[in-house]
Amino acid sequence: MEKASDVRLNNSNPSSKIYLDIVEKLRNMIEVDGLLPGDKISSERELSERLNVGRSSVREALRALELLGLIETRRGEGTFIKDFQEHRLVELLGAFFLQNSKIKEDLIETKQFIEKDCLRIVVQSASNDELELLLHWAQKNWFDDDLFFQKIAELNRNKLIERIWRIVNSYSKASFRADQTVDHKTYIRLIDALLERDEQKVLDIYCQDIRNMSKKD
Amino acid sequence: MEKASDVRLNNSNPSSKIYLDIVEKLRNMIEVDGLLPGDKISSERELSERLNVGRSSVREALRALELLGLIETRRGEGTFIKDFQEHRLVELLGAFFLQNSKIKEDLIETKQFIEKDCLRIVVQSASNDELELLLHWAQKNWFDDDLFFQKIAELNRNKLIERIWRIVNSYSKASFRADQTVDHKTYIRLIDALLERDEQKVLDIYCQDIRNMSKKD
DNA sequence: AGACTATCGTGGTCTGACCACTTTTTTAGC
DNA sequence: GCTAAAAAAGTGGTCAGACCACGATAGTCT
Repeated sequence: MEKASDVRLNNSNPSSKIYLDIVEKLRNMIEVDGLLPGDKISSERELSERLNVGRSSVREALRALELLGLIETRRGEGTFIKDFQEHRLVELLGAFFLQNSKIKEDLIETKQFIEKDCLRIVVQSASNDELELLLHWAQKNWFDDDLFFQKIAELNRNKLIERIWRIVNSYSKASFRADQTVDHKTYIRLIDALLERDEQKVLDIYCQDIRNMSKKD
Repeated sequence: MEKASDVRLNNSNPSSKIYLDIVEKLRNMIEVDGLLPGDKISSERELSERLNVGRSSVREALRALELLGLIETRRGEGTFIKDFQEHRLVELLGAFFLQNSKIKEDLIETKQFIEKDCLRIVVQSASNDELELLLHWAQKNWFDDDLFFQKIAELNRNKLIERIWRIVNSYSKASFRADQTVDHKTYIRLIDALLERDEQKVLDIYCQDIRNMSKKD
């Protein structure tokens, strides 16, 4: 039964799909070698040789990662690790699975929950200086709802939640343009409430005045 | 049989890659032909022929979409549209966005915020039957903290937040020691509070009795 | 030294050939 | 006629090799 020719890459997974193994292998390489955005990774032919797989299998893995926005390929130059800040995959996925209204609902709800969490963190741990800087910025600059909550998410010192917000937010933007305009004064009031460290007031303004939620939400 | 979507690729943009055109083309085909999850799409060889491209290019596009969780391939059978509810965006991004960051201390906090959000959703929208089922399960079966909150996350109707919890939780488990043991009675009290629809009581039990948070958190 | 050119390395694509597996069709036996 | 075994066809999985287009480099000519 066993074939002695199964030398392949240390295929511990019974995934039976080479390209998935290569994806995992690449992820490991990036992590182990500490590769950073901008760094060049091995060429397709070299990977093919080192992993004992066909070049087409390597390409399938690379193309998948490229579509995800995790790597970038430049003809004649090579393949590079990308800073996955502006993944184009958002529009892609959006175009595919956004007809589904249930997902839309989940997206909206999740975004709002994350935003409330960010507000709770900010109200508890942001410094007065940071908040007053935000206040001045809001008073002197133009901004929309998206930009405002981006600032909130950045103010939050939990970088993980900030990233989750960014992801959820980008998918929200890709799926619908529904951000009703809210008076800038309302956002100012929100910042005031943050400065007062009044969590309940902050959340009330967010839910009722900015997101127009029903009482239950 | 000619389909409305049977149009050849017009690769007018020389810089664009064939496989990206094919991804776009597939998206159109799915939309125009009204294909739903579970439906079978054309075989790789047929797509290759209809679009006048090599089969390897078709495969690069399909493999990318497969990694995104948008399609599913079964050897010997064909390629099928997958239920978009099961998109893997969170898993995929999660697997990568945690790699280089030193955000372990954010993990616990994020996990707790997500769990609190789940509890809020459950307390507001879970049915009495669901909660009593959970109560019976908790009274009759062994469980640990991890399993308990997995149940909570599943009870939550928002599948996106459930997925986020799973990711954060799996990374938490990989990074930290097991949770301190908490008396099962405490979890029962939590379920009771859920049944009473007392959100504040639920969160208090969670924060103080289960997570031993300081008042500020 | 500067500009030009040949070469090499890279990704991009196509083709054809197998393999493994599933489905369909054909055939053999009753 | 029916059923079950066998053969064929269809499909994804993989590989090897061949080009092409492009970028970088080294070497050459002026």
